[in-house]
Amino acid sequence: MTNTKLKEERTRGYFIEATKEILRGEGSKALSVRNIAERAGYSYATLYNYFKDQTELISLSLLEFKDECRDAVNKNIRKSKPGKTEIKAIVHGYINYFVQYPGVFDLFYIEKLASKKVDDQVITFLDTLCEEDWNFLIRNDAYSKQEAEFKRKTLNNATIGLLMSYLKRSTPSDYSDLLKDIDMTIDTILS
Amino acid sequence: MTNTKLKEERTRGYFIEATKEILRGEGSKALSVRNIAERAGYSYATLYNYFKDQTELISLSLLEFKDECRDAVNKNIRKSKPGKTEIKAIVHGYINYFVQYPGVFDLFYIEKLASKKVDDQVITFLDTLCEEDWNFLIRNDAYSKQEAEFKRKTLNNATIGLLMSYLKRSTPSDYSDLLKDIDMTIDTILS
DNA sequence: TAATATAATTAACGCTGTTAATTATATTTG
DNA sequence: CAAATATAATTAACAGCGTTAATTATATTA
Repeated sequence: MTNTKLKEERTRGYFIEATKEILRGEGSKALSVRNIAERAGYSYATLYNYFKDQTELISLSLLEFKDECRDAVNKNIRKSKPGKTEIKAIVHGYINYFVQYPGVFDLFYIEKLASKKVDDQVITFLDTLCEEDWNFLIRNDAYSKQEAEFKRKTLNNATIGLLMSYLKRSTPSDYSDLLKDIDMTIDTILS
Repeated sequence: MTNTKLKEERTRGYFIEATKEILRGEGSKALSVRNIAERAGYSYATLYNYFKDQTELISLSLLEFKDECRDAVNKNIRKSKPGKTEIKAIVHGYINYFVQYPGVFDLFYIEKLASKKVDDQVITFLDTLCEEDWNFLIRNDAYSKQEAEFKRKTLNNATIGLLMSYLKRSTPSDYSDLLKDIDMTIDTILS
């Protein structure tokens, strides 16, 4: 990489990092071009010399958040065994991540995104994290292939629905109740 | 009601109706104080002589949409018998309403609302519509009280999650696939 | 008809995203 | 090293947003 390109990449990094900080902290509601630029140490118009528009910056942040979320979840499940127990641990970690960063939840599931491709990746992300465990359960004849597919989709949607309910409508009102509800949901679906 | 109060109520009605029209049509993204006022036939500042701010207007619209949604669902289930079949019909009607008016879905589940009280009413609305059927199933020993409570919550969350996936992330991409998914969801949960 | 009360309006403020024109800083050339 | 060029960063501007205060138009009462 040439020296010029390196500097360019660094500057881009400052803007992306600033965007992520705001999204993690105050959330997407507080995000603005001027806000990002100030935190990155540049004028607001400079942003447009490095990015097409604000949505490009948001999309790039989203991709990095996906990795961070996966890492956070993986740290929690290092010790658990494949199968239902691990699915539970993954869902717990997933919920925990978004409770910590509600602004990232908005990004994942609510804000209008750039491409259909990113949409698909995001909406099935929790399910992707559980993939190995579902295959394990099928291999061990806990569920048929079709049964597993149904339960996967249902668990994915129910978890997102519950998270939305908790983050956007404060229902349930306590975190401990949220944990009870998610356990109840998993048990009901995995019956 | 005095003559003055009557006129005042009518004017308020024009603003509310204008708000609802925009939300039903272009959606909450296109909503603006100037947009509402123009459609109502007034200047934008006149709105503030009748409402505290834009969120009051949105909350009032939400309450009316709740009634409209209930009516739309009830029309679809006039003929069905209580129990699982009717729950299916109610969920179908519910989904159908929001597919028709995606902007109203945003209002119900995403936009920041005024009060916690409205939040609670909205987030359990689908579940409320199914209340009689769940009681019927408990009375007929299809489910225990606790079983029913778990399944109720799970169905509610899974339906909202699926709707969000469809409306905000275009997944599934076709309406027919959405119907297949919701049937699959109901069957999986009601097992 | 004149005075008063009420309704509706325009002007203004500080935000927002984005573009064009301008200034400051590096880099290359003579 | 100085001058010319290329690149980076900035300010100014536009049209939109929600909201408030001051002002004008309209209706009601004396």
